[in-house]
Amino acid sequence: MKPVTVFIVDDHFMVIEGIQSLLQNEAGVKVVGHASNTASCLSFLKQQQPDVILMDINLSHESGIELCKQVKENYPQTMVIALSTFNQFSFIDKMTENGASGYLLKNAERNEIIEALQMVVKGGTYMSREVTDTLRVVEEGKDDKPSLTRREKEVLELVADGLTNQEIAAKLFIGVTTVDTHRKNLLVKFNVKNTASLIRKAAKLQMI
Amino acid sequence: MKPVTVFIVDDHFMVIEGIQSLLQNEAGVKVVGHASNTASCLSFLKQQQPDVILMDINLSHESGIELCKQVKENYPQTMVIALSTFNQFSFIDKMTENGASGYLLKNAERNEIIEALQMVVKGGTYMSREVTDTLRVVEEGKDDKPSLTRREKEVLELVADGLTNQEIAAKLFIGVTTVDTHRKNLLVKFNVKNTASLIRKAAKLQMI
DNA sequence: CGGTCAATCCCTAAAAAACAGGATATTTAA
DNA sequence: TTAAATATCCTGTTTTTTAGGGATTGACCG
Repeated sequence: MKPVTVFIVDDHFMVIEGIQSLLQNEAGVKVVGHASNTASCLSFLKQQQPDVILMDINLSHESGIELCKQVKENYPQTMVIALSTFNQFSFIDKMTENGASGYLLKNAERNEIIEALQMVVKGGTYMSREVTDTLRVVEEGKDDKPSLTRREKEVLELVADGLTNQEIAAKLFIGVTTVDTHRKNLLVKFNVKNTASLIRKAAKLQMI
Repeated sequence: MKPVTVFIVDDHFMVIEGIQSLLQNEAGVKVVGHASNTASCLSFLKQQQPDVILMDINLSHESGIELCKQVKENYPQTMVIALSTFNQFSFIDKMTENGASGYLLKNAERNEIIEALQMVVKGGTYMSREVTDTLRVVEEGKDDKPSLTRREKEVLELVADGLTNQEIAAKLFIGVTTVDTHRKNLLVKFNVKNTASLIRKAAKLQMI
């Protein structure tokens, strides 16, 4: 039986090393390479298509979600398992929407990784137990990065810079009322009632 | 020469495995154990004191900062190197304030880890190159922390919470105009012209 | 003692933002 | 090809903040 070929994408070298170390003595699994960014991952895939990619969700400043989408579009036969830490549950559905077949936490132990790999190569999906548990809690909970539109991001940034609506409108070549609308929408999306809490929350979520 | 003994604290099993794997063939270094939470780390230290602890900053829901403090209080001869990902620069000063001797990013490669270990056992401090780079940017970007009075701090906190002046006044049992004055003074001290930039700046300076 | 600082309060206005309730293209995704 | 999301603009009203000005009290310091 051919071993399952695995490719790792993570911007933390220690994690790559850890996974490789965990899998190196596993007969049915072979790590065929790794990458720390989008470009080098896509470049590798042009040469060779592994059975499974273990893919970190946030690659420094790139998006694992976007990468996942691209990979599945071009190489649908390659399965993707998302890797993440505890505080990124918000992205689970986005990854699955974009074709991920599983979700593993970085504190997963060896058996769990093997199990996940076997599951997805058979065409199934694997969700880390703790993920599904916590998912429920988070759903009810709060602090999720709201997804903003391009314009909303721009406006948020300028508001944080201390510009008034008039100034923002001038800078973006739009009407003051439009800026006002975007701000209203920002307040709704962040579930806050004024600028102060908006900026605080945005800062906490590292969106400005 | 005795090898440097190293203990690892991280809630991500993959990272622990990665570090162990990276260090296992290094003659001068010996990993003597690992923990994934505060309690088991402290428990280990009662039995044995390693030369260095590689300690993740955020342990699920516990605080690496707090753990660092405790460790240094009880075992000052043990050096602590903080481990973190990119987006946690805000904690650097908190770790160093609490006695950490170094700061490593999780994407550090083998050489960097070794270098950091050697540095701190000699009594020095090690800061990841990328960390110091970013620190500099942050340093430049701040016209230093304005010193606030007790009241101003309270008002700032409540403003950041999204309360209006009326609400703040009620909460602090003072007049609305007093709150207003404090806010005026905050704007002056932070050298900003409105709430948005005030909160952004305060957040950047870790004051809220 | 005199001086500074912190904290408290007051006034008047103007500017800005928040709230409410729309409308209309355009672009995107199902 | 619809339906949804996005971006744009409108008319109001109400609330809040900002920008000047000034005043009083107590505490601490040299």
